[in-house]
Amino acid sequence: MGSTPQARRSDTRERIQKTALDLFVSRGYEKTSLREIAEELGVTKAALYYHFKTKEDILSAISRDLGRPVDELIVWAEEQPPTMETKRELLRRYSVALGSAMPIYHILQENQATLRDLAIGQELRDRVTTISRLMHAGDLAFECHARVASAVMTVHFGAFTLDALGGTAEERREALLEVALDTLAGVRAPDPASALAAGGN
Amino acid sequence: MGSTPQARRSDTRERIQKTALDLFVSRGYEKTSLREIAEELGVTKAALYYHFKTKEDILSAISRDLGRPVDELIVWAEEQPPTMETKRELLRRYSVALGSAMPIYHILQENQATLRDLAIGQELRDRVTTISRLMHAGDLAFECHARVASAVMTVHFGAFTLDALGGTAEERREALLEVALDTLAGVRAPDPASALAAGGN
Amino acid sequence: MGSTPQARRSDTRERIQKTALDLFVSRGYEKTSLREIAEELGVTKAALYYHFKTKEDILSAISRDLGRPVDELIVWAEEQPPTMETKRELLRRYSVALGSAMPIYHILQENQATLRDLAIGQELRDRVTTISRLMHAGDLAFECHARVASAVMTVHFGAFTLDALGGTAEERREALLEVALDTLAGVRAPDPASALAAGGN
Amino acid sequence: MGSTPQARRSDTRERIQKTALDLFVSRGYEKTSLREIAEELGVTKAALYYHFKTKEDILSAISRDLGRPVDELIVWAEEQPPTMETKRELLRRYSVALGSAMPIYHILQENQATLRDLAIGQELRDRVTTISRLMHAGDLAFECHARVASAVMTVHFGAFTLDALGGTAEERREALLEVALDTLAGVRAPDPASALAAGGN
DNA sequence: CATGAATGAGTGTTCATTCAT
DNA sequence: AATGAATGAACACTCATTCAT
Repeated sequence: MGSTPQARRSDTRERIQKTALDLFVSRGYEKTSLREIAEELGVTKAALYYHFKTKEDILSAISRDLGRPVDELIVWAEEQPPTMETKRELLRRYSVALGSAMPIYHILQENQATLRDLAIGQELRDRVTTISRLMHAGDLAFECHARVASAVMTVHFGAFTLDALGGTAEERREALLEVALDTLAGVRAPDPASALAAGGN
Repeated sequence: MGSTPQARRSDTRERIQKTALDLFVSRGYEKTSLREIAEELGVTKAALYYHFKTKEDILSAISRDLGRPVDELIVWAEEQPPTMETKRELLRRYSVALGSAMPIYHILQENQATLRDLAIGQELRDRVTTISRLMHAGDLAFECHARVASAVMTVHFGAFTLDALGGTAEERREALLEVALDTLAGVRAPDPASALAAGGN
Repeated sequence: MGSTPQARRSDTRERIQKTALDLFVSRGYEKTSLREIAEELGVTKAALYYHFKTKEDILSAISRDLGRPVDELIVWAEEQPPTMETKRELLRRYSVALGSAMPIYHILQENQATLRDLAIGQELRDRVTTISRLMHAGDLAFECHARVASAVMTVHFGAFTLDALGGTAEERREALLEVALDTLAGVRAPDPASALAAGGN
Repeated sequence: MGSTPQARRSDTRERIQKTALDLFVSRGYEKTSLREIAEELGVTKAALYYHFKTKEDILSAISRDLGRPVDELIVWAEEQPPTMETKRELLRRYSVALGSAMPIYHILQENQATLRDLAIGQELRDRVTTISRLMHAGDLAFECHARVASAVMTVHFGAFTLDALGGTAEERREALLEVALDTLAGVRAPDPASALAAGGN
């Protein structure tokens, strides 16, 4: 017990990620300089470059770590039939997954212009787009697409823009999920045949 | 003493605003340098400083011009009683107002981190917050606040993140508004008395 | 008389070129930092960037200015028939031209590795290569090509590597030119017919 | 007690030299970083520092190994009387020696500016200067010095700048040596007495 | 025999801003 | 109404080198 037995070669890499994440969230990606990260950590800028190839690479590592729940969710969803029940479950799970992944989505959300031409920006956007694509899968009427979009936005944006709503984060999550599922309930199930075809893509 | 009496001294100021807006939208606020704006316009950087005090000042001017519809909407809404009917109408009008004001909201949306500590950023956020506050006014149950939030997010974020939904911008707007109003329909009317108190804040 | 009448808007650009040239020659291109150039001139690094787009651009400007005599020589030579007499005259003129252009060739000579992948490096090498090509033009026997190469190298490298030979720069130039012409004298004139064909390229 | 008794501890030192040489030749001394060398070899930078004290030390070792033929040639030449026959033979042998030593001279040639203030740079230049001094030894007329210089330059620079001349490296070497010897033939033998005096220096 | 971790000094480059003219 | 010239502060990144293990 106590003092981590085998590790401790150097936890600097993780400390960098943690510090960088905090700063990226609180000050923005572009406005956080490597100097700041280094100073906060009590190391030199060069030390950051020993552990990461570029500034973007730091964000990439963070994204890989924190984004895992959503990535796994995508894997799961792509194996399911594109039924309404799947979509409901996907929305539920997405709501939960966002809980832990929130910081990176927050960063994506607030730094879109900056991340526009960074590879990592594309990666981040892809995750969101994929969830969205899976939710819209199947042969839906235009108005139904709107309902789906509303449901997804409610869960997605609700996760990091509604601190003012009151209650705990978990209470907010549940309440918003409820509303989103309710909105989704108004969607007429797509024709299973065409749904299968579209879902296979 | 011709057609345009006092004006026409030079339309440079407006041209700057227009060019800056385009660049702020397409490349982001931070990533757009004054050099770029100047070059695109065929003037020197110093010329920009003749017309505007700072870079932020350019964005301020843009915000004032484009944000007027929403500002007027806020003035209107603050004079109304905080009934559900008012909220429905507010949502409808907000949906419309966003149509023309979209570019600045888009800029706010994609550059939040950058605008965080700029006065103009606060101004922009205030407009959104105020609309939101007006929509949430009254003594609502927690779950009802969630519905309101969902409705607002659907209209707000739907305006600049759903190009992929297909249809024309106007079709998307109407469809999303419909869904939002539907979501709002589930809200139990607040107690008028307490509503007045809360709405005054 | 005195104090340059019309100019004097700012001779900074030229002063930068002059200072940079001195430093590039004495310390090498890579080892001369923009900070050094700026400090030597009593301006900031940013001032250099007002006048030149990049560090390489400074060298480019120097090269354009100093290389003019050789460029003009090339233009002249390409209009002449590729006879031995032309080549003798070309060698004489090249010897003279090198006198003023020497500093850039010196820079090229001593910084080849650095300039290898810079556009300006290619430009500089092209000038040398072109002179060489013109001297080798025509249908010469292999041993004659060797003589030509020897003559060119004698004039070219002699210009900036033989300070130790004694005498004034002009005396050295003449003596080396004499030897080079003598070496060239051993070249059997190429068949005029094929010479014309080859020279046209 | 097999074939290689004491050696074979590790050939890393030699592998470093070989890799470094390749990179110094192809990318230049300054532009080749220790990181590159280490990566190419699959070891860490620190490993390089186990075998060599500094970056310059690597080049020194290479220079010692590859420069041996020229060093031996110098020893030989300093024991000979400074006759024209000696000089002819020296030129012949130098031409041959350059064949194997070429890479370091190539490095010297292309990185002069960089090597200017390195001890190894001086060493490298010394070898060239010494050959040159031995060739110029004796009481020659100014014009004769010019002939000697031309001959030396033809052999020296011809070795690494004339790939374009066609033929094999050996054919080029022979042809250029022939021209150089021919140029040397025009030198009037120095007064043996003064030659001895001058040659002793 | 070699590595992992880190440093300090430096690089070229960009930016918003200023001001005399 | 606008320019030409310049600044100071910052930035991401690289390098040769060191040292405990």
